Amino acid sequence: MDNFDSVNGVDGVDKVDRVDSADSDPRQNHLLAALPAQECSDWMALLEPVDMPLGQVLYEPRVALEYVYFPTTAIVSLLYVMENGASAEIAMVGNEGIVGISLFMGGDSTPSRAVVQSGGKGYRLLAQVIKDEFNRAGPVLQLLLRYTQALITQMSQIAVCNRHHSVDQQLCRWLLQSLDRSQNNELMMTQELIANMLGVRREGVTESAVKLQRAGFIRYARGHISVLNRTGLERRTCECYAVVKKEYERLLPSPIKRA
Amino acid sequence: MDNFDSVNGVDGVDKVDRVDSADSDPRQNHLLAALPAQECSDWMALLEPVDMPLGQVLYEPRVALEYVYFPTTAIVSLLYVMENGASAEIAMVGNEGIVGISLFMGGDSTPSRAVVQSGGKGYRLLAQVIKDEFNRAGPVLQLLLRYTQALITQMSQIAVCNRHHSVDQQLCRWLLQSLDRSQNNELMMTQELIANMLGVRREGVTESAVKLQRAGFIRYARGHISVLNRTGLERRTCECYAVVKKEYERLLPSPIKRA
DNA sequence: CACGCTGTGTGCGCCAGCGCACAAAGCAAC
DNA sequence: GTTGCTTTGTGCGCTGGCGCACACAGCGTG
Repeated sequence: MDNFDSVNGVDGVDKVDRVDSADSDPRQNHLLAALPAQECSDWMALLEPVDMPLGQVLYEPRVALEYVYFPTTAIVSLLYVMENGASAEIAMVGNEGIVGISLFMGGDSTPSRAVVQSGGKGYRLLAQVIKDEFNRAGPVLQLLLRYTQALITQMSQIAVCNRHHSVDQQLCRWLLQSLDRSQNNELMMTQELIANMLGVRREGVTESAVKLQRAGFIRYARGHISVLNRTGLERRTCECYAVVKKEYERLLPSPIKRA
Repeated sequence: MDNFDSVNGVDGVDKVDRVDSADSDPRQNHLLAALPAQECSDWMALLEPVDMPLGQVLYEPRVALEYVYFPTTAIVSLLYVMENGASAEIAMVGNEGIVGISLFMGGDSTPSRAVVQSGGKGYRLLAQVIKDEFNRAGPVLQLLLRYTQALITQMSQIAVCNRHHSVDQQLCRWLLQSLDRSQNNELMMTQELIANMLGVRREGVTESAVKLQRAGFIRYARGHISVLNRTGLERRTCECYAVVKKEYERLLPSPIKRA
């Protein structure tokens, strides 16, 4: 943790003592530094300097955040921990950013976890202050932002899935996600195309598809796929599918209620 | 559970032919359907129904968008195409969403590409209309949103990297990204921890680390890593590192120029 | 109807990364 | 110094996915 003392490395002018004695400068965080003058001074009073020791958990999956964090010398990992305990980093946040974007994106929580990966210092701000930013936006933007948070979950989960799950599982996930966006149980889609999407070999998709067809879950021919047993696919896919789906349902106004 | 869609719900009432003959209903897109009444009617006049045939490219990497798209029956893939031509899907968008979020996130473009994966219909809206939404937001939220778009790029690229790149390359990327967020050339970090972040075996990290040490790029011992040759790491990592870095620089106010 | 193109099936050698097991090398604490 | 724990090094067999090569099956077109 000699990260702390090295704070002087940032400006190289200061004495170590000053940094330790006085509070470190919030402007070491680039977002805070970039704040327009007025909000800047509004927030400065509310910012609370905090120690962020290695391993500290800033937020847990699906738990509403109490604070947002602006790291200065600390580094935070957003990571997704799977049911079996395996994990994968979704993103890394240091003094260039903020931890807790779900607050101003309108979701309040995420399926991932934030852990301090490298101990250091930072500032935190009560959740409500940031939520106010979201609330100041118009209803249209709010809707779009909630959608964007759902999209972020989808991207994150694809990252996890790419790391840990088999082509078999990913094919099922992909079919289900396509099906959710389709009007019927038919997909016009060649295996070559699917392979490009998944980023795997066409032959790999063929092998998995053969299994699914033999199991009676799908039937296909020359670019046309019929899903016969959706539940079968759901049982065979990884957790990623459900995680994303739930998050879409949570964040977006009940799928159509329209008159 | 069935599709996000509504079309089931809609079909229950409507005739299929009507959808074909008359213009399809913009409200088949859930975001459009969820718009608050006023904006809804504002936009309706501006929405332009479009065919979205299989393979159509809605936007190219790093090119500013002209329209946002609201698919109704079409399905769009956001995908990243690597230098060597290999690709990976970053996210899928159907009638639950919108294609072109970078417009209201403030970035205007992304490093990825949007391609119609399943032909169908949708609506499009001139970029400016959506950009206005972004502009209506306060400067603080605008800053946060631009940051969020950078974060999205990071997440996307991790997904790509997880799919296509070796542990060697990923370790280099991870070290560089950590270094960028660190105050000096030292990282307090065990190989076990790094393995958890990357989602790989600890032994795999050891093997890669040994190579890097032998090459003289890093030196380490018991949870302490010194980077001796940054350029070496940069040469050995994959394109992902640079893509993300450039995007952060593009989207966020000049990284630390502060006094 | 033969031709050609696109899409699917299959086999084979190869290798990166996995899981496991164990050894050795710091560091800490008594 | 001895003991104990954490961190790093290394070997080994296994397997999923890759790259390549080729066979075959629909379907469209001339």
